[in-house]
Order: sequence, then C-alpha cells, then structure tokens
Amino acid sequence: MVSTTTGRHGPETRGRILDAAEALFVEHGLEATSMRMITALAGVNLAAVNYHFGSKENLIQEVFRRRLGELNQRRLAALDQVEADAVRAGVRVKPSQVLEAFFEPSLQMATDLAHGGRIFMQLLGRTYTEPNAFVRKFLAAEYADTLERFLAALYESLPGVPREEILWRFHFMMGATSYAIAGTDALQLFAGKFDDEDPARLIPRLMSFLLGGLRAPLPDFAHSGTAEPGDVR
Amino acid sequence: MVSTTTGRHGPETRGRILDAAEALFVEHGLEATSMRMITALAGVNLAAVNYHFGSKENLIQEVFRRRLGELNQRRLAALDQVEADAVRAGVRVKPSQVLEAFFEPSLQMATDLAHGGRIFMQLLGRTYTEPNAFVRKFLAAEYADTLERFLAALYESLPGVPREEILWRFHFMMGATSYAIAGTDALQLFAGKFDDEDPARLIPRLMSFLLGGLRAPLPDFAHSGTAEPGDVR
DNA sequence: TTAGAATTCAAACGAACGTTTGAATGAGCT
DNA sequence: AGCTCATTCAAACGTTCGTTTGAATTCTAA
Repeated sequence: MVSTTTGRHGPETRGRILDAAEALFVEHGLEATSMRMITALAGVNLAAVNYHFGSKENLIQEVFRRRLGELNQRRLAALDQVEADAVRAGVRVKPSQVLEAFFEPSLQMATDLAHGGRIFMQLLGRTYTEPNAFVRKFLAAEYADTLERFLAALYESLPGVPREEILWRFHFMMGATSYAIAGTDALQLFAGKFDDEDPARLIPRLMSFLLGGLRAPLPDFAHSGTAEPGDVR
Repeated sequence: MVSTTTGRHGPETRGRILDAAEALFVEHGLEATSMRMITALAGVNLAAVNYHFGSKENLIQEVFRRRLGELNQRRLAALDQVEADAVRAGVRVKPSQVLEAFFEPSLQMATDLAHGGRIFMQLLGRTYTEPNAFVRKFLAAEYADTLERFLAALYESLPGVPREEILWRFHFMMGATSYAIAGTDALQLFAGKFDDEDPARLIPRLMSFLLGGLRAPLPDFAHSGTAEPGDVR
C-alpha cells in the first residue's frame, strides 16, 4: 500500500528518496537517472521507490510538487500584497512590482542554499524545456492558475500596450530567468568567465535586465527582419 | 569502415539518418530517442547508424556539427561586416549591431522552414540546458571561438560598462532567445494564448526585448534584493 | 566478366532498465 | 506472549537499450 502522507514509521525513507532524486535529476536529467542510482544515493532498497511512490513517473511528479507548491504560493502572496498596497494608495500597480512578485521568489529560492532550494531551481530551470510530454503537461497544470493571475495583473499595469506583446515579453523573461537560475555554466560556455557569482547580486542584476526588456520600445514590423529602432534610449 | 565524408554510394543513407535523428531528438530528447526509432523513421537498417557513425554519441555530435558550423559562420560573417562598416565610417560599432549579428542568424535559421533549420534550432534551444556532460562539452567547444569574438566586440561597444555586467546580460539574452526559439509552447504554459505566432514577427519582437535589457540601467546593489530603479523611462 | 570493396541486412549479444514478487523484519497493540 | 501490518530486502521478471556479427547484396573498377 502506498502511503500518500507519511508512512507510519520508516525513519524518513520517503524524504531521503525525494532528496536523492532531486539531486540526481539536476545532475543527469530525468531519463538518465535510474531507480538504482536514486536508491543507492538515498541508501534504501531498490524496491522502496515503487513501494512509496508507485512508479518513477509518480516520483518525478512528487519531486516537483513538493517545491512548486510553496513557490507559487509565495508568488501569489507577493502579488496579493502589491495589489493591496496599490488599492490602499489609490494607484495602479507598477509593472516592475508584478515582475518582482513573480520572479523574486524563484530567485530567492534559487539562492537559498539552506533548504535545498538551489538544487531544485536548477532542476526547474532545466525542466522548462523538457521534451517528456507528461512532465510538460504536469508542470503546465501546476502553473496554470498562477500564470493566469500574473498575466492579468501585467495587462492591467500596462494599459496602453498590446497584450500580444506583453505575452511575448513575459515568455522571454521566463527564458532569461531560467538561464540565470540554471547556472552560469549551463552550457559551460561561460565557464571561468564570471568573476563574481555572488548569488545575492544575481537578483538585482536579473531584475534590471528584465525591467529593461519589458519597457523596451515596441517592435517595428515595418521592414522585414532587421529591427533597428534607430535611436538609443 | 566509417566514411567521414560521403559514403561512396548508398543513396543518401547518412543524410536520412541525420534528418531522422534531428527530428526525433527535438520530439523526445537525446536520451529518449533510441537507435531503433531513428532507423525506423529513416527507413534504414538498425545497424546502419553504427556502420556510418560508429556510435550514438558520434551521431549526436554529427547532428549538431552539421548545422552549428554554418550558424556560427553566418554570425562571424555578420560581425565582420558590421565592424568593417564601422571602420570605414570611422565610428564605433553599436551594441545593437553586435546583438543583431549574433542573434539574427539563429532566428533566421529558426524561422527558415525550407531547410529544416527550424527543427534544428528547437533542438539547439533545448540542448543549451542538456545535462549530458559530453554534449555540453562538445557544444562549448563548438561555440568557444564565436563567443570569444562577440564578447570582445560587445565590450568594445560599451566602453563605460563593467564587463561583469555585460557578461551577465549576454547570458540572460541567450536564455531569452533560447526560449523564443524553443517555441511558444515549450512548457505548454502559453498554449492557446498566442494569437500571432508569425515567425517573421518574432525577430523584431525579440530584438526589441534584448536591446531593452542590454540598455537597462545598471543594477543597484545597495539594498539587498529588490532593485527598483525608481523611474520608468 | 570477375575480383574486391562498400553497404545492407537479419539476428543475436550482454547490459541496464523499471517493476514485481514473496519472504524476512520490526515496531505497536491487545 | 502473540498478532498485525507497514516496511525492507534479495532476487528475479520481461523489456528495451546500444552494439556486434557474419552472411547477403550492391556497386566500382579492372
């Protein structure tokens, strides 16, 4: 029988498996991480995963669900706060506030060495482009409500701007954030090039970049490929 | 014997395998794509891959090398052109010109339906975060020279700006571009949300965003997390 | 036409995969 | 004590993986 909450006893086998799986998924990817690797690292029997989680797919979902729930709750709480403040002050929410409510919690989590959040956020960054269909579907479902609320808030904060453009730019911002989180050596392209990898500085760095991208002049579709807005700033 | 150029005859078995592998890698990822899937789609015998390429790893490298060489050549040619023009006019190269030389060729390739480039660029976008060590090493080596030249050009075009910040922003830009290319439904988060997926408009859209991010005010590390430059435009 | 090399093919190889089985273990309760 | 039941364990299941083999086939060149 699979215990969905905590097994009656069994010291903390479930947790050990989740932690081991999380770390190995980051290092090798979902497919390339075998049950034997997970159980070996966790120091439990091979059959323990199927006993506690039923299948590898269920384990993967559980690894994500454990962290993603808290992440999106923090995001929504931050947005609630921002919107409440705006109502109280009788002003419109600023786009930068919406962005911060969405992206800061993930960056906080990514730079939080204590709670293993850093490992998870690297995994999440990679998984955004995961080809595996069931993983994508699952993540999309987990994200749906949060994304809906943030897009609505962003639309409202930018009344003049076509929603089409806002949507695209949010998409771009998720990409930039994903890279920022996945690590400076994601592709080892930048290996050895960064002098300063202080994670505390990553947040203002990325936020400046995202805000600059969001506020950029709208594209000019007049001429085909080369979009050169002409003036700088 | 493995023929590195074109096998003497054999109609175009090598090319059929490369095309099939490319398409399947996009759809299922590198690990999840089996030799049997590849050979079945290509309509060749299972042993043909090992005969023509030696191993699955070699096949993967060949899939990337085939397209990546041309892509980086186009990038460097575009940069040469821009720098030559600047010398002739006696002015400094503009940062926007450097960005366009780097990112436009990949976007052109991504929106080029004719030559299968679109499929490859989706693959490349996903592979930037590939956990597989040998793939990352290989891609890093393929990119090294090109990246070096573009970073140097970018440093020169932005004399006042700390190189540290330029490096970070280039990293962010690669992330945004990667997402843009990987597709609007990478995570199916945005499925059904985009009214206009005209690939011709993707280029100016992304370029506007990237330039905005590059030109954003430098981050303020004074207070901890929240970087709020204060004014909007 | 014939010798020889290049390519294709069906079949099999050992290894690793996720999962299942059924017995051993051990704590909690009457 | 004895019973119960969740958990652990070693072993094996059937399947799929990448790769290899050796004989058939096809093409090239003399």
